[in-house]
Amino acid sequence: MALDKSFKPGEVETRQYERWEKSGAFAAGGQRGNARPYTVVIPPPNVTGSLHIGHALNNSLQDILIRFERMRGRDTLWQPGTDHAGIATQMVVERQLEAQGIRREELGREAFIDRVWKWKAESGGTIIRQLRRLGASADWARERFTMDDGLSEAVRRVFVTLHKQGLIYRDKRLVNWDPRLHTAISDLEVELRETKGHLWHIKYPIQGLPNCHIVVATTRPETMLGDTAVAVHPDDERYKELIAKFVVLPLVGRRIPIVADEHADPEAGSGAVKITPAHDFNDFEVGKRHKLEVINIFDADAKLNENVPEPYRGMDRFEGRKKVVADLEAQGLLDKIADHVLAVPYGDRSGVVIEPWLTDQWYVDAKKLSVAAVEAVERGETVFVPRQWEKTFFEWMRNIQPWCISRQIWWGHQIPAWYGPDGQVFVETTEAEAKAQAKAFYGKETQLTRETDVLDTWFSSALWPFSTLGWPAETPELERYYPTDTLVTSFDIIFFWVARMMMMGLHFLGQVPFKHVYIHPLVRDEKGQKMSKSKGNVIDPLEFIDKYGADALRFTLAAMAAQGREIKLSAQRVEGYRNFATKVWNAAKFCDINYCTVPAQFDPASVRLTVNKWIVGELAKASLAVTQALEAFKFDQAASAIYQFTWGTFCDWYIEFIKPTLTAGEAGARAETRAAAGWVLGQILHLLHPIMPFLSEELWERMGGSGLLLVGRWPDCATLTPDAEAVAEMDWVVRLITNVRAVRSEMNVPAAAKVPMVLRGATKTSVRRLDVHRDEIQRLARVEPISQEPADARVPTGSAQIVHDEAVLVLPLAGVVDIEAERKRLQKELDRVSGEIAGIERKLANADFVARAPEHVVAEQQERKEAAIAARGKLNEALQRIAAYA
RNA sequence: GGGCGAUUAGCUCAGCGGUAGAGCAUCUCGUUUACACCGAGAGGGUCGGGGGUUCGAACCCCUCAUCGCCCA
Repeated sequence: MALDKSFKPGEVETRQYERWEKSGAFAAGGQRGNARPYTVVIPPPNVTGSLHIGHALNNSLQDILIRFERMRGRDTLWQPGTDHAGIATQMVVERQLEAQGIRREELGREAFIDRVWKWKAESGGTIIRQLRRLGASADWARERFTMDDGLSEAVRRVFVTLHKQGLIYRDKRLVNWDPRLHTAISDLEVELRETKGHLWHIKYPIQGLPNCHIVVATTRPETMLGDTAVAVHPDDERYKELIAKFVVLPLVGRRIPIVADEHADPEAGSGAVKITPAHDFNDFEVGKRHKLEVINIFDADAKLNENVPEPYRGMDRFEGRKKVVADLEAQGLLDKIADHVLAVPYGDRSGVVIEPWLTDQWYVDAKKLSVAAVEAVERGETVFVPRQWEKTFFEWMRNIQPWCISRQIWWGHQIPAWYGPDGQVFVETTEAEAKAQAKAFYGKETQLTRETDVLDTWFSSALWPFSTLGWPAETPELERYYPTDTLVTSFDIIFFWVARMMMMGLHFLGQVPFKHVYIHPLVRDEKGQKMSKSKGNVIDPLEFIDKYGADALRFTLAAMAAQGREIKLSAQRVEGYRNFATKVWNAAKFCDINYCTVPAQFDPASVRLTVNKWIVGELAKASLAVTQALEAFKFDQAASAIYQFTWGTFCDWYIEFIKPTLTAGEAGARAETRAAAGWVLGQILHLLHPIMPFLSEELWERMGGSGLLLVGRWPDCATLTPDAEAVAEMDWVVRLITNVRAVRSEMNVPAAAKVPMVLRGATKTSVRRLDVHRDEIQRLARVEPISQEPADARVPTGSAQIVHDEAVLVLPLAGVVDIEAERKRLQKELDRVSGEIAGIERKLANADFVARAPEHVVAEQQERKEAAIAARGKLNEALQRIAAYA
């Protein structure tokens, strides 16, 4: 079957993906029930989301690992699915309702939840469909959703268990409160924006010292209405005498103490800070240390409440700020206003300023759970790649705060807690059990009301590595695929995801959820900026796929996934790898035209021709490199190894070498070469498959490969030892051709012109090599005829001379060569070699070097020196011959 | 302020103790029957500055500078 002129990703992708899905090979288990499992759970994307470039990277890498291990014979499970994204999903549906003029409250909780499910059925999971465009070979039949029945049961079980163990509790603490969405949100959902604001310096009069005041600096003057102290640094000489005295809070009249606390930074502002424990996370801690009163001055809308003086009540916090500042100024208590840049917290969903607010919430005692997670990483049960991220992990785990898991929204797992009339709480997995407990507690049937809060989406995501496998049921899947092998994610998620999965996995299954955590870089735009919708620099991976093909995008992402860097993605780069795909396509087309199809049976060790021995050996090296790179999660090195071998060795040299044999060679040689070329191409397609699955599968099919490459056998080239003699021989040929080409180009010999070449003073080995490879050399170096002569023969006037190992290549170019130019060229070469010799001699003259450097390093220097000296001799001779012409 | 990281060819980045590399870009040449999404060749770097360890440093240590990110 003749190949088309070029690779058409669009058509091929659809067709090959269907073949794969139909084959059933994406599914775990099946015929590989006895093979060693290899498991990856997808970090579940948000159900409202669509594929962005970060997902494309994350999932390309997962797919590369899964395809690699599948080809190595493992029973692979790539567990796909999505999370329910509480707030995001609720907002999507609320907006839909809004368009119809309906508010969620009018609909009621149950009807609203029905609407969300309806939305999910119709438009949820876009991203899952888009992952198929990327070529993702996940086990789609096992797709899970965090709100599924089974996963919801897991959530209830975990919640109740942790509660009974005292690891989940209710507490009144400060949370990030979203005054628009009316819910607590996580740190992850808070976006700090650098904002130009002011630092207001306010005078607080000191009680008992008329005309004396202390100046405090604040970025949020309105919160002074809730101040319950002023703090100064204990070592700050300016304020030492004021410690333990009191100030009278302006506008309010409350008497509040001056306390000594290291939180006050003598360098910042005036060095004295107002303390508002109810509305600032640091102040809350200061308040605890000094047992200060906590006065909440805001309501759920962040409007000033009844705890502030009458004139301010009901005001929005920003109006309140204006009035407070104006009133202070009127009383002469405003010392000064300075410009100040500060980080203001915004809710990433609502876009409003987040208010630290004191509320009753449910918490997980993360501190206790973190201990086992830290130990597991210390023991190496879970290994981070690159390892440096373990520091980040430890750092966070050591400073872990109680995890607020309750959210005041409707969509999500409603907390399985029921309250009695007196506020007594009953936490059980079902309402019936809660009622039974209540009956036992009160001694009679009692009306209970259920907790209305739902759980943070991350709570259910934390269970994902085992809830998706059927836990709490003891399923065969759980037994077989847990712990999973690798979690692939990016560093911004370590805290929120990896840490929580680790804690929950260890607590409930006693084993880490994954053996490796591969942390990949963040994708940025070509200027290195973070991509965001507001900046308008978002790269749509689907556009890249449409334009260049999924394979080109995947190859680019793999090639750029070097450890410890950010990826700056540009279209130019993707285009380059699209060109690589075309190159592979054309190499296959060449093989096809020349009957180099994939042989049914082929023993690479049996080839006789040097060129074939050589390519088999080079392939063995390349496949070892690709394999080792993938085993070490070095995707860039794997991509580079296959690229270099395919383009730089197979296409640039091997194909060129075998052309004469294929068209006019002796029958035996031709047959062997056809088989070898077909076999090597087939192996290239195998090595390429994890990164470029579509192209490789298409070519495998067209080249007559048997079965699907998807489940093909990964090359086991560790068993092949490259033939050293063949390598040396072909290396000699390649260098010879390269040298001749360079000199021709430098001497401006027309590319098409054939020039004679004389191999002068060569050893028998070189002469034999020349005879064997005469055809290739003539064709590729465009030299003809080739002759040889002893070292003392006369060199014709006007020749270019090339030192090639022990021999000299003479190109008699009378009339073409500019003698002066050739003299300069040789002199330049001589200078280079002389410099090299001088350097090596310096080293070898150093007694310490000879005494202390490892023997092989010294020997290597010795060899290099000898080779360089020999070359210098030949260059000198060549120069003398040139001088003789003049 | 604390922590982490980066600084290597014009650009994007590998290399992380023993002869400085790749891709792209640039320049020159080229319709040799796989491929111009191509081929051949070339130019281009005192590896951010300074100090130290070492026989030997882009690589290890210290320090400074600049730029990121995270946490306060």
